[in-house]
Amino acid sequence: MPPKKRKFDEAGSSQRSPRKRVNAADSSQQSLDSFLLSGRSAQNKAIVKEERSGAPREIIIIDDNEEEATYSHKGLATENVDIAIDSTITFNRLGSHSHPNSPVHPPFDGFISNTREMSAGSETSSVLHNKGIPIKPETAGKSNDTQVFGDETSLVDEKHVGVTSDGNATMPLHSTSSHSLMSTPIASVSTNPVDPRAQQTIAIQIQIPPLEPFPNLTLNPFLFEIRPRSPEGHGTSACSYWTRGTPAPYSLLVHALVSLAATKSRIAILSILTNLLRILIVYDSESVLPALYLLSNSLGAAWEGIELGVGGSIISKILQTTTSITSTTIRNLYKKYGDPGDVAYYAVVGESSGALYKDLRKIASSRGEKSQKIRQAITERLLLSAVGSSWKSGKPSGQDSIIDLNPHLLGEEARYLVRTLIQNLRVGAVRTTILSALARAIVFTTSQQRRADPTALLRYSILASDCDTVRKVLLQVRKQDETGTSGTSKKSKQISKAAQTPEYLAAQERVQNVLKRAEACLRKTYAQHPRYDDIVPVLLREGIDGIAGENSSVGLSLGVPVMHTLGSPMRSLDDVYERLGPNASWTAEMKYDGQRAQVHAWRKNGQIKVKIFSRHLEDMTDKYPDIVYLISRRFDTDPFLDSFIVDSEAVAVDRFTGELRSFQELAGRARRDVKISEVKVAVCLYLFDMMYLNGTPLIQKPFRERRRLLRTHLPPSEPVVAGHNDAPTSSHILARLDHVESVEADEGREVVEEFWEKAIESKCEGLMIKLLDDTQVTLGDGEEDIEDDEDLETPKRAKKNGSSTRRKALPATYEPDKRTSAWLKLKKDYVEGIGDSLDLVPVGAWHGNGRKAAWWSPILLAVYDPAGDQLVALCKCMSGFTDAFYKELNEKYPEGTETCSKTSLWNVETGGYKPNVYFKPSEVWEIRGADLTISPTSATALGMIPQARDRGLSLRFPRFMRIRLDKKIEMASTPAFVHQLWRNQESKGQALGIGEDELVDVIEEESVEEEYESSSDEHK
DNA sequence: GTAATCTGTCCAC
DNA sequence: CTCGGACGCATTCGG
DNA sequence: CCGAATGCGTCCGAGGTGGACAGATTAC
Repeated sequence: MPPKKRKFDEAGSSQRSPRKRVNAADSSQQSLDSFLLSGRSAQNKAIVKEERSGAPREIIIIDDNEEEATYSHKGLATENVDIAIDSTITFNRLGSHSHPNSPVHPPFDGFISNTREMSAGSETSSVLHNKGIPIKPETAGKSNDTQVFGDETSLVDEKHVGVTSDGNATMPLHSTSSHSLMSTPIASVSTNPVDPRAQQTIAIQIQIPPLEPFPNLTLNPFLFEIRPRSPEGHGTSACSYWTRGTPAPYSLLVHALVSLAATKSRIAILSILTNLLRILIVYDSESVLPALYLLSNSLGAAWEGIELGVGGSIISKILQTTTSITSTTIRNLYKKYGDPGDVAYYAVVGESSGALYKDLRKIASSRGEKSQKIRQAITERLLLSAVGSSWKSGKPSGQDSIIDLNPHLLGEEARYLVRTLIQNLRVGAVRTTILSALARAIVFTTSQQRRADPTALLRYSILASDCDTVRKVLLQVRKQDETGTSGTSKKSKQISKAAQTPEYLAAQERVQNVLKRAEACLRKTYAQHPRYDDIVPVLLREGIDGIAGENSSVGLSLGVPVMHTLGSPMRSLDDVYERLGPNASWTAEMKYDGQRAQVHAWRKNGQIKVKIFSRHLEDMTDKYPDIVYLISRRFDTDPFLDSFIVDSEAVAVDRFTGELRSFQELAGRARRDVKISEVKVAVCLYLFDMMYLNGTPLIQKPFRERRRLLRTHLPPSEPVVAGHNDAPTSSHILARLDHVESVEADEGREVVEEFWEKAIESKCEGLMIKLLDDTQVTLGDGEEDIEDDEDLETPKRAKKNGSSTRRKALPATYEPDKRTSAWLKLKKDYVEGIGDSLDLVPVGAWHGNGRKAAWWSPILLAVYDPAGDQLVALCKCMSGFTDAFYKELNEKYPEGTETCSKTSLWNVETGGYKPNVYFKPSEVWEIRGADLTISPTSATALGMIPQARDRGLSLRFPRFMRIRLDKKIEMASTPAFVHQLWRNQESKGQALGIGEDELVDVIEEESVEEEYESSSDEHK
């Protein structure tokens, strides 16, 4: 082939490297990567060492056909070198990265790429091949682009000829220590001897840091570079295990999860997620949504009711059938690690996360007969692929796996697949963190777009100049960290101080401001419309700006539940007064013990639609046909009522007297496909807030206004009575609508105190205290609400110190998903010093899970029954123990000693509890709980409950308070005592509810049924 | 084959 | 629902 | 004066109580 313009000998004769093309993106000041070029002949031997700032990351080698060959690497300088087309390229050095779990040292961490016209089997490829550079077998067959033998799994540009790690290939090139790379030739290129013009050889020496097989996601996002996709779809690599144009591999996600699990730092976690999402946004935006779901332990919005139906038990079964592992081994592993995912930590897989997501949805959608078998089959297949088919034969290697296994993630895919299946990823990131990361990722990527298009004016965008300023300092800091002799905090402080130029500080503040505002904006949006499916497309299309404006398509909407406002717990009424100050106007509402119900109702095409959502945003509409009926009846009465969203508590009430009933009774209601005629437990819906009315969102309005609208538009209903049941002669209540009972702070403290007493004496949990108007609170509190509609130009308030008692604005708006001081909850079980504290004896325990894997948790607790002189188990307890206490327990009750036995050696009746180990009863603990419950498990007070002789009593929300050193086990609480407490509890609250005389007459059965059907048909 | 019971999962607090 | 732990930030304390 | 200590808010994940439901299994 005739040489073209750029010839090798030009390069060779030149003292310096031949012509170079500087990458256009090369403008920022980066670390001074250097590389060396040297020729072998006398002339050309001169090593050309070049140091340039802002070096891009690849060397482009131009061959005689003027095709480009690229050596690409992180932190590598770019240079163009003319070489002959069939030059022999020899690699002299291997990367040395090794994953702690990998037996394989990735042999080479860069790659020589060749030209567009190169195809499999071409000369160069064979030359390289002959040199023993590993080639993945599937590549040649599968590759249908110009890639010669680029690693199938590499995410490099198609043009690149990948020479990446492959654990199974024999490498002729040995791995060397990675840290003295400066003068180690990485490759030498010898020209075709046939071509007289190319009788020279060059050696290319490049300084490279060890390359990770996956990108280091922990990097500060400002230093984590993702180059945008070029117009033709070419781009640069994000990780070496991802073929361009294919969906993001599951292994990338797993890599992120592994990175997450390796740290506890919130900052690092946020960075990892941010960088992962940035990669996906740029390279495979379709994977963003599945990734978000996979990261958040869910497959869809809560109210869509997508359930996997796969739990630890099925996993365990599959692990047994799929592997040669025995059930005892599994049990032991589980005992040891306390995590089913860790149990599955044996093998390796790579699979597209998008594909995985689809399989999971498939599992979730399987219903009916044998569905468990189907679920099991799919799960098994997934796990098998996550494990490699060779697993069965005992080989941990994934060599013959149907799926490309990733040697760097040995076992991790299986681990996280299992954790995904049981929906407990436990990597230190759930919803809020993911949202923050998503917001940041969007900002970073849209900023990139902005760079490309300076005319675009985006509010949620980082200025390119600010970005550069920040990055520059970060690089400086990093460099000093690397070169620094001591890694003390002192040093880093000095560095940061040195970096604190006014320009930097200003840029940093602007940047942080944008990020914080973007986070706040997304979180706010999500709180009002918690559905990734709706949010993500907008974000990808328009960035944060797309969800910021008033006209955003993802705001408060009928049919999509709003996240709830949360209340801060208070320990006493005094605390409440102290917190809110003397001047604030607030109301105290009765906190009923029922189930939160967010009701959406609206007219549509002449029909009335009603949706009821639970606290966790599950769709509970089917559970409350009576409420649905009640609501639609309200629409009939009020023709001007068009739509609303209200917040309320559904409480079980006596169907005849209207008295409040226990939570346990409410829980006894049927849940699925409930017919209105079959409702057994009557409910009253206690309304307390209104977020939306007749097309207008109200959440920005103060509570006083919202409450007024609620009261005027949804007055308490007359009790609805249905006569179509098997009711006796008189009518009985079916459902009722009311407002929560409340008093105002204005009425004076005495009234409030009295109300509080009433709450204590009732079946209610306590009080909710809510601000009525926007106000100010005096508190030395640094919190700063970042409003998304804050003016962009407005810089953040300068830091002020001094006045520790600063006044903080406290809005009385409805703040979804926020725990503010605007809502305070005062729970009686915490305030009361009385009764519900029990003295119990620890008599057994289970092996803890997760972070408590090394400890006993939970602990089985018992009462002392003097009648039979034995201990009777009451409940388990896991709350209230400190880590130190767990450690003490380990010492006090070591397994297999005379204080802790696998079999029951002592006189203990455990009822339905089957602890892993039994403790020798020897101490008394004070345990607190909220209520006593009738229990199918506990044997305490068995036979003493009139309505359920076969049941015992147990404790709701048990928590450990302290050890009672002063008590012997015979002095522990007795079954009789527990029984008495229960009776006291049951007799409470007889006065609340409505009286018999308030009952109204019967409604025709037909009309009830009919209206119910019509109103609920559409939302199944 | 139907009914009763068991088991696992999910959901409420 | 419960709780404690861990982190990160801001402020105060103490040598 | 600067580093250490302390306080506070936030986030996370350990796991408690009971009950319904659906499918699988067993009893008759």
